[in-house]
Amino acid sequence: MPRRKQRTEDWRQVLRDAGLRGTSARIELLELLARSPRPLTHQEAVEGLPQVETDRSTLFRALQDLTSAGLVRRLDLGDRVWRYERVVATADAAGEAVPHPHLLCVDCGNITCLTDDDVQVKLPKRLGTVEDVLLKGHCADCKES
Amino acid sequence: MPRRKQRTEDWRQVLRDAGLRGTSARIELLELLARSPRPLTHQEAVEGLPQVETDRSTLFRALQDLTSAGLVRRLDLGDRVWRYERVVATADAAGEAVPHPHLLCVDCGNITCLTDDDVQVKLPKRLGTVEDVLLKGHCADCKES
DNA sequence: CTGTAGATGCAACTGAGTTGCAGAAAAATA
DNA sequence: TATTTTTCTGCAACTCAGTTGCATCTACAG
Repeated sequence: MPRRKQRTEDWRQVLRDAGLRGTSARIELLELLARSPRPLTHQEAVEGLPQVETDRSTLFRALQDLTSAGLVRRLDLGDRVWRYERVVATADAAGEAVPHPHLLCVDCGNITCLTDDDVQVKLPKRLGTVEDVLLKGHCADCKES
Repeated sequence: MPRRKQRTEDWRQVLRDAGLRGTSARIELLELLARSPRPLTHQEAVEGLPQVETDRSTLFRALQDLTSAGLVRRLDLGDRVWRYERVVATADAAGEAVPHPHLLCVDCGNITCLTDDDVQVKLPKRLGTVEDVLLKGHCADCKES
């Protein structure tokens, strides 16, 4: 575990590599998201960053910026609140984290990330083409109950 | 096709059977939803009922009431707006008795109702079970452009 | 060290949806 | 039909997530 200062510099570099300036709001936010085991809402991010005094709109914009820079992913899980999760760099050659299907558990609210191998969706072309898949149901932990 | 007056009385009866009073706002709303080939938002319902002068909140409440009475189904299609579609009691040919997959067009925002025959979703049981399917993509009208 | 593109704070705004309350209108009843 | 009871509606004010315009500030390239 690197020293605090060092971590900060690491995140700053991540931001800079993504073409964004390394401001404290973004650094703290990015670290919070990377630390979190689940996607966070804007509100949760505010609460998770008591040490950072930023305006609401700044944090909204930071989340937008991180999203369009590809550092985090924005999820709409059907409860009318955006959630953001750190995009974990995959072993993908291009280094791009590709969108994948999600399963939203209607019991516990957890999200299960799925692969295209897990879910096979077929839609006749005449009806349209599919970009993203959201399943609602019972996750592995809840399905037996 | 029954006369206008007759239709109104039919809908009034449907409402009464569901334990709701047959007010003009609800009758017109229910008929609009029954006529619509796709789920409607509150806003779309307002626009679809220019002849009905109701307060916004009344229509919101009417949609709530119809939903809790089981006459319509409320859908969250992930674009932060509730949509409502008529629930037909009998599994009629044209009716939409059971929940079914929907395709949300990311271009035009339109909703396409799908059947279980249109969409085949397979998810390994170890990952969970599926209750509802929401696809995001390009609808038939938008996909070529 | 400086100029500037980009980031921030502030305040005002949007848009969906909710709520409290008084008055109005269905339905029930007499 | 008239009266009472119950439910619904209109209004206005509110919440909550998110956005926007603009003046100011700052990270960082040169």
